[in-house]
Amino acid sequence: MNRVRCLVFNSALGPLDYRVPAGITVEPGSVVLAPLGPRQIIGVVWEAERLPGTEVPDAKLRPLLQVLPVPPLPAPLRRLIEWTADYYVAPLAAVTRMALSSTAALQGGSTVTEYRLTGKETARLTPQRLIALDLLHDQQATIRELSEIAGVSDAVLRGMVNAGLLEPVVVDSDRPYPPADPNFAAPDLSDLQADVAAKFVSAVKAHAFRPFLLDGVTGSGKTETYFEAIAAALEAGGQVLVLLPEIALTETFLKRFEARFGVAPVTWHSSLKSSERRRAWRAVANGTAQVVVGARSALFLPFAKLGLIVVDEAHEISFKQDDGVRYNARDVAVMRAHFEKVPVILASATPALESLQMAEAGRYERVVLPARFGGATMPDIQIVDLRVEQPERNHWIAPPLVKALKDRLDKGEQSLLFLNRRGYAPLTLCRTCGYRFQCPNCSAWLVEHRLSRRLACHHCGHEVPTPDACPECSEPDCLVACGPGVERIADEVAEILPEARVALVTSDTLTSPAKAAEFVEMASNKAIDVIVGTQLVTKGYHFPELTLVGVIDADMGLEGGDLRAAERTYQQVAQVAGRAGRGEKPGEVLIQTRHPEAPVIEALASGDRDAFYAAEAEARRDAGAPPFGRWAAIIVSSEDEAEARDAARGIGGSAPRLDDVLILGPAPAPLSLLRGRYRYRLLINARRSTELQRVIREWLDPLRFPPGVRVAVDIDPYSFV
DNA sequence: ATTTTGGGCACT
DNA sequence: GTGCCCAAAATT
Repeated sequence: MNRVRCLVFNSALGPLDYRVPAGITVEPGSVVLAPLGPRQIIGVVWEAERLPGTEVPDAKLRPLLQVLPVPPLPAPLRRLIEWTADYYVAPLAAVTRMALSSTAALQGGSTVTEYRLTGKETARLTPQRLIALDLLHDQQATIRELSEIAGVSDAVLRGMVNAGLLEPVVVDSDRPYPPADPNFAAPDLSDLQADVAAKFVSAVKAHAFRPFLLDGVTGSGKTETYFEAIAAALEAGGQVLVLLPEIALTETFLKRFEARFGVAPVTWHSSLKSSERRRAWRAVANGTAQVVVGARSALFLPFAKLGLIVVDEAHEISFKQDDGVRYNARDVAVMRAHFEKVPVILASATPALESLQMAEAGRYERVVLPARFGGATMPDIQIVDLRVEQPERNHWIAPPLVKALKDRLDKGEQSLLFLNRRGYAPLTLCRTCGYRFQCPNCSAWLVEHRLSRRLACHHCGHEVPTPDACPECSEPDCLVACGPGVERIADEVAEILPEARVALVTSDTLTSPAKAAEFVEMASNKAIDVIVGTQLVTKGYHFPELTLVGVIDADMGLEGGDLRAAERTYQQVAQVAGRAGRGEKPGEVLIQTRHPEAPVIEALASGDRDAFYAAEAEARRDAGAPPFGRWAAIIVSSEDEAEARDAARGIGGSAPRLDDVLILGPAPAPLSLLRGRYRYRLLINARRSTELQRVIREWLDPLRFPPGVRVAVDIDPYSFV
């Protein structure tokens, strides 16, 4: 009998065997519909092993129902899925689900009926029909679109269909994407850029696994060099995947891409509509989507003939997914390149220590772009000691920064103030009774958003209108805002510089690509004097008249005990500093801090990147932290506090005793209540040589938990929250 | 995950 | 014996 093994979309189930009925042919990777009990379930034919002794007799097998009309998942993608599940201790089914990320695509395409002129003009030609005949030459579109083009009503066109002047054509409703032209606009590269680009191009032509770390300061022209690699991949007929850390960044990227290749790339991110998602997914699978720009979820798309992967801003922590399958897209991208046998370029001005370490170990090839493109110089960096230069009460901009802002405004130059905190104030309390607004679902304060007049939780989305009176003591007008957010800084700028035009740039204000484009337009046209922004403004934008960058609070990221805190502060400040002086005028950066003596601040002040990385490497080595040691977390959560605690204690109680593995906890997780779930955490620290995943799997596999308890493993955790 | 099953228990 | 609830087992 013809039997086949399938991964079914159910994380609790292992691979199941099915009979392949006559009339159906499958191969590894085929996406199938299979019966499961009284239900139907989607599965993928897989060359999976079964535990010995669990073989199922032929008689028990049920037949597959159908093969879904999509190409089989290619072998390199299947190997990637297996690797990801194995490395991140995640169920195979959950990872496979990420590859089949468009349910609509699995049903196959839908069709639309388009119409075109038949060429016959036998029927009566009314004036309206003559207009249509004239304007619709070589057009093929739906009635609605044709009526738009010709400027006649759809009734006229339907009449023409009946009269035999127009004929229907059934086409796939997922239109093909217009082809990119690798030679659309020849780049103007510096000698340095050309050398780097040549390396990439030869790697692409060789079609072999070759990981690059493209290490270049902001403004050194990294994008132009990897665009040449993309061009080479296109010429070789291969597809390209470009990963960007945030969708908010894509707008500028799309423009640059279009200028170089003549068309926009295909985009992939979580907020695509289901029809857009289907169109993109199918085009990726059939090879017609040439270049896909996407967020981390694009990593598992079923490329038919991948030729190159680029991870831009590869150091960004948003490449780490922190729910569901907890993977790091930067690392998985390298593995995908490995399985696909293609080059991968990790581009960053401030690489992660892990990436630099890989380069030092010879695993990645480091290519450096040291100079700023077009001769722009690096900005002058100054430290503002907040203990000496104190801002006024309830203000956060210290005198030197105030002076610098005034100076730029007088000169007609732009300034940027960076504070990585959305909203007006991170905490609101009652001055009468001391009541603090807290999220009911999370252990976090509610952040006041004055623009939307709401108090919001940044973890779960809980929102309430800002009340007038204290909910505890009913005292009116007693609520005070504590601490700054970008909205408050923008108010402060308006107070210091009443005549300045201030733009607030956060994910709350740039809610759509159109708004992002509008902001870029205004800033480029000097319609903005001061930009106040979060994370969002630290990269991607290039404003020649921007000559001053102020970092409101460089210490913010250092609190909280995250092992990568110093590195992240360094990266954020270096990235935002890189916005200054990208034109002909030199830039100046003022960094406000209460800890000027902290190594990371000193490194920023001196611009000595190597010294910072060396010190950071030393600190990590001492702490047994990556890349020298390994960490993992086990997060136990439940809506019931006691249930979560008991389950976590159960895990702690059955912890293996190994010489080189240190197990901490369980303890309440830093956000001990998140989205209505109580969370406990165990941390595991081990030497790099330890088979950490095997230890964890053997530890957790025999354990059983009550239904409401979730146990998640986080390998190489980023957020220690 | 979802559905089926079966055991324990109250009620008749 | 029947109905009901809940836990455990099975799903190929």
